[in-house]
Amino acid sequence: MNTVQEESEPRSKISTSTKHEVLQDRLLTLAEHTIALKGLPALRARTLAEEAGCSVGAIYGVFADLDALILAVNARTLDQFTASMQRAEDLPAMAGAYLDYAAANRHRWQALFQHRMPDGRPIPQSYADKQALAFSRIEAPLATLCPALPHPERAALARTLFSAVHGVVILGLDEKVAAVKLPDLHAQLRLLVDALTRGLTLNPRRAAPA
Amino acid sequence: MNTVQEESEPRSKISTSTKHEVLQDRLLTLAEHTIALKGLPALRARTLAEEAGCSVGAIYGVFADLDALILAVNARTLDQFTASMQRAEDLPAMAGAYLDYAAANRHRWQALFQHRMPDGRPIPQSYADKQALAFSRIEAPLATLCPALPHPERAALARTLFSAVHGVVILGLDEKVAAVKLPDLHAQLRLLVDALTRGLTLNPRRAAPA
DNA sequence: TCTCCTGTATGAACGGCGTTCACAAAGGGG
DNA sequence: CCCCTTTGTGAACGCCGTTCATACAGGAGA
Repeated sequence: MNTVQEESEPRSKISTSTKHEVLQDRLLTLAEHTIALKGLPALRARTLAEEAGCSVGAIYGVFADLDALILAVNARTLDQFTASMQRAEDLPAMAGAYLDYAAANRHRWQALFQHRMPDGRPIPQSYADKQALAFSRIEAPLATLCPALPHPERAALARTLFSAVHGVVILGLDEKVAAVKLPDLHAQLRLLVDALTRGLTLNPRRAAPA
Repeated sequence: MNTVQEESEPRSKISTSTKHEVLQDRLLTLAEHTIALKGLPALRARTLAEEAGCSVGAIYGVFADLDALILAVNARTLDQFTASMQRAEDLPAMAGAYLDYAAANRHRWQALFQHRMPDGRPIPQSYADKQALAFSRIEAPLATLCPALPHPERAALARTLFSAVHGVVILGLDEKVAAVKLPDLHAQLRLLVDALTRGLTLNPRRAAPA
């Protein structure tokens, strides 16, 4: 059972620290793979240890518990997700990019929302920051849409638009509610964003008569 | 450990069937209570059996497994939810009613979306029917909004609007993403629905230049 | 080189979960 | 009154995440 195939720098004192990081990275990558392939519920401590060629206990020398590992995977997913939205600059493109990422990485993306903290433990700050970053990316196109809107209300509106698109994507991809074909979902998102754009351009503040 | 307090009709052959149904109803009600109070993850077979004053095995004489029980609770929730949306007739009122129900019955409502079928077992038809009924309620106000839209496209749009509102509610109530105050959520929903209404009234089919 | 000695890896063990099943109890029909 | 079917029981099973006494490895000092 030789677990470690190669050690880059066995000499010097940092080798222990390096072994630590090597195992950490390996566990992260394997967990990422499992979640991407079979979904978050398929992640098991024993299976992961066997895949990594280490003991179950070794996992807990690197991560506090499986939740910490899942959070680390989700953080990577958030990074990857934000990066894949980088190209989109207007709202329709962003909605399309959101859907495309979610559809292409269904399990990884679902894991972001499936996972709950045990008890009522708060999420780490770095994770919350990544989430806020994803939200804030929508504020830019909103600024050109409604230049008159002050910042806090624009941030709230950005979160609302994000949430609306999120709803269409999460229910559309969820086969429990109603699995919809990907092109149809794109069309529906387009419809939604276009209507919203038109409605917001007309008058950002209330205008409906009844 | 006398579990049954009273038996309405102990005589005649239907008494066994009645005992069956009495236990079934009691388990359902207790499970409902637990989910409403502590959330879906707090539902445990042993705890439920103790509360119901029966053995763990008795549960499996009434329900195939805990998933069947959860599905039964969720079906009741769907009924209750649809009933509470009955009064709302236009889109803003419906969105508000949706938010109000979800906020007032957070755990029950979250259970509708938290629960996943094990393996890839399909959901029962009756459950899918109840879901479709919830969707179809939005089609009526849509008909007055876009009378020109043919039926299949109107149904798709109804699902999209439902999903958009759902997204705002589920992310707004989720403290993991961003807990928002209830009045602010109502205001945001109002903003969203008003903008959508205006945008759809203008031109249901695409009109945006760029 | 031999000997500590310290810090880490190990995997059997623990408590808890959903689910099952050999067995006991009960209740109507001959 | 007895039998036989039908139902209820709870210890046991397998799997889960997590822990901890123990074995081990590997550098420092003699």
